[in-house]
Amino acid sequence: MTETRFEPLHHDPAYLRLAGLIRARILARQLVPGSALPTETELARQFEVNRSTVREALRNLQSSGLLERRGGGKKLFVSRPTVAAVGGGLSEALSLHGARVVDVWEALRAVEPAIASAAARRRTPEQLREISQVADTFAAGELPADAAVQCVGRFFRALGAASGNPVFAIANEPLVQLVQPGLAIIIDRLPQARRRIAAAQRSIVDALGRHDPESAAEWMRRHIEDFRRGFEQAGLPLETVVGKQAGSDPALSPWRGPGGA
Amino acid sequence: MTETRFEPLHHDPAYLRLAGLIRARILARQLVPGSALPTETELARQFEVNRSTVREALRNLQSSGLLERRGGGKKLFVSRPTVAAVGGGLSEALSLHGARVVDVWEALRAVEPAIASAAARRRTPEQLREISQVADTFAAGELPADAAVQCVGRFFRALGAASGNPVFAIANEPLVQLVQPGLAIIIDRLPQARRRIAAAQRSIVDALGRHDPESAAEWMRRHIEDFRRGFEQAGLPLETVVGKQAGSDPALSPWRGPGGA
DNA sequence: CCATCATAATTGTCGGACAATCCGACAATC
DNA sequence: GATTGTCGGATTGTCCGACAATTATGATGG
Repeated sequence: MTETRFEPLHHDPAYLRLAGLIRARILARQLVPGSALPTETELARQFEVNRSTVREALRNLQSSGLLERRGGGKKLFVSRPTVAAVGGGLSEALSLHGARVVDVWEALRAVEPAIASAAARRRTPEQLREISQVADTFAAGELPADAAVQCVGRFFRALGAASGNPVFAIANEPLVQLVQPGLAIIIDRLPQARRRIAAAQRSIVDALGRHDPESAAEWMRRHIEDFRRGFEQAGLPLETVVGKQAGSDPALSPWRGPGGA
Repeated sequence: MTETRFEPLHHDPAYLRLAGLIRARILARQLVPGSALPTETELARQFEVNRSTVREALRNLQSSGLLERRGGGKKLFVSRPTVAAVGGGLSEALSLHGARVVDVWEALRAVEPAIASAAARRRTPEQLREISQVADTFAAGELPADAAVQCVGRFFRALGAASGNPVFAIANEPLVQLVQPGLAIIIDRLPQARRRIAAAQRSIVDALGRHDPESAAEWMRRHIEDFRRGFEQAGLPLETVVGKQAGSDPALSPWRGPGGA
């Protein structure tokens, strides 16, 4: 009675298999980041496919960040995906999944104190100096709102790097990217926001300086809680979906309207 | 005297600009997930580029998970990146960045309790049943090591879904993926591991059932701590770099040796 | 040894081509 | 009426060949 189920047989097209092969080589460390890939023609010759097919495979790996072109050159180099690139992809995905400000905030609350704690334990003097300098730049205060937001982003990123944990550094990135638009609104609308942020950053930097994980985590916790209050006071509904929801940007190109003839 | 310096003015190649345009359309919700893309020929006509160029752009978006081909069909559909796909990319990136078991563990310790807490607050009865069922399957115990690890993965994933927070659900994924190989070793080498995991899962499920966030978080914390002990007792150095470090897999294809003729 | 320049190699883009196969419609069959 | 067989058009995957623009490479001269 139970009909035998067949799985739909799928042959991946050549460009996908090819991309898979090269990807496997990279992940297996047989192709190390920094080394240059053979030319397209050479790859086509070795794998016995057309250059067009090779190119489609390369585009695949390129957008995964596993290949990159260095400084206007022609050669493709094997590379590890940039934190910013991976984070960007994650941000897109989260935005499309309808992540709301409150969701991002909840994640921040879980992750950032842990990052601060780890950073307090493992930061190098150099990293401390970098973080401290970013905080000072922000505290100086004369930055336009836009730059101020960037500055806060740099603060968090520097903290992520100082945590000495690549997982934190990468997880950090999309959160920072996604919280920035909201932050811009806060800084724009709430006069006291800058002061409060500066104070929090100072406390965190102090804790880092003393190698005091608990204190760093605690201040960070308060800092994140403060964000929430900021959102509320700025009248930004926490249910807003993150990401740039462009309200019609008709200047780009074709597709006059949906379903145009 | 000071010759005016011109910046090098690098046009991005057409396939990148095209990919960017379409990507922007998707992120701006002008192309909604689920709708089909025009045919390659049509796109080529509208954007006034060659079909090959269109294809390279499509490959780019495809590997970002913004486009997908549905069930053996030919048409490309706009889609939101799968949690698994995004997580996979993240896992690759982390592996290439030299993330170690201890790094993943540290991240787990930060986020999983928060996920459990959120899940305890917001899980639906259905989600509870799903999680509970997975836990039961594991507790039944007769699974081979491989399947047992998969089962633990499903437990964490279900928890991430139940958290009602897409950010958690996605952040969860790479951690689960990366911890699984280590987990396999633990389950394989430590006889008591299965019992301890089953007990922890039961406690967590109970807390979820009672809508008790604190308890859920607390049990999860212990569960994660237990992982660490497991790693140590199983003799798996916490400094091991995560990811599959294939020890030479020379069966794949060309590239006889590094620097071949 | 280093700067300069001509030349070869490589990428980006184009045009066209063709087999495989997917899709929708229609006809035939039970 | 529902399933199955058939057919033509549309679309993708892959190939080939070509060419301009730019980059890498090697020769040349200081």
